[in-house]
Amino acid sequence: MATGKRAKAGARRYWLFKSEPEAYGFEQFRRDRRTFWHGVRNYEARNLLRDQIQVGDGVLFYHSNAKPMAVVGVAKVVKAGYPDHTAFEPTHAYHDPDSDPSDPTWFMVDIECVGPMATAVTREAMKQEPALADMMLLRPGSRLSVQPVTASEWRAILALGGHEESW
DNA sequence: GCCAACGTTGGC
DNA sequence: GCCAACGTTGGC
Repeated sequence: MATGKRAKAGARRYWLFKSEPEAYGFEQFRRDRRTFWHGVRNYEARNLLRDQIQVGDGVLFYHSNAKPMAVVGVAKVVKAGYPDHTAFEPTHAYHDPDSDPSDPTWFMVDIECVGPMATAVTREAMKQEPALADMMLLRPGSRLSVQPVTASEWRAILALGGHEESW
């Protein structure tokens, strides 16, 4: 990995994590307060989890395949990339026999719940917002389950959701 | 439920 | 190493 270092050390960055509410919804996350974001089995997302996402970064929690599809809450990264141990567990749904514990293929981060949006920011609302016109989430065919969000997109979504940044 | 987009797999 | 087949994602 030649490009593993983050561009600007120290600057807080922003991300969007997708989850299907039936698999793991924001309400469950609120109850858990903190979770390890395991089960990502895509190399591009893996690279972000392993190399880019740092403690203190902001995370938008997005419900995909949902009614409505929306950014429903905010989280923060509390532990940077480390091996996704669920890949090593033969009985686990996310088991990957090709991931070697001494040279793990898959990584995860820990996030902590900051709070829900006062109003969920629906995909429809995002599509109406000029500041989000270039957002990766809204691009056709975009499937990445962990994706970068720019600072201006972050601010626009928090404003739409009525969420005061508080940490 | 459909299907386009995309990533992965495997035969050659 | 190409590329067709296949499986998955996820919006519509």
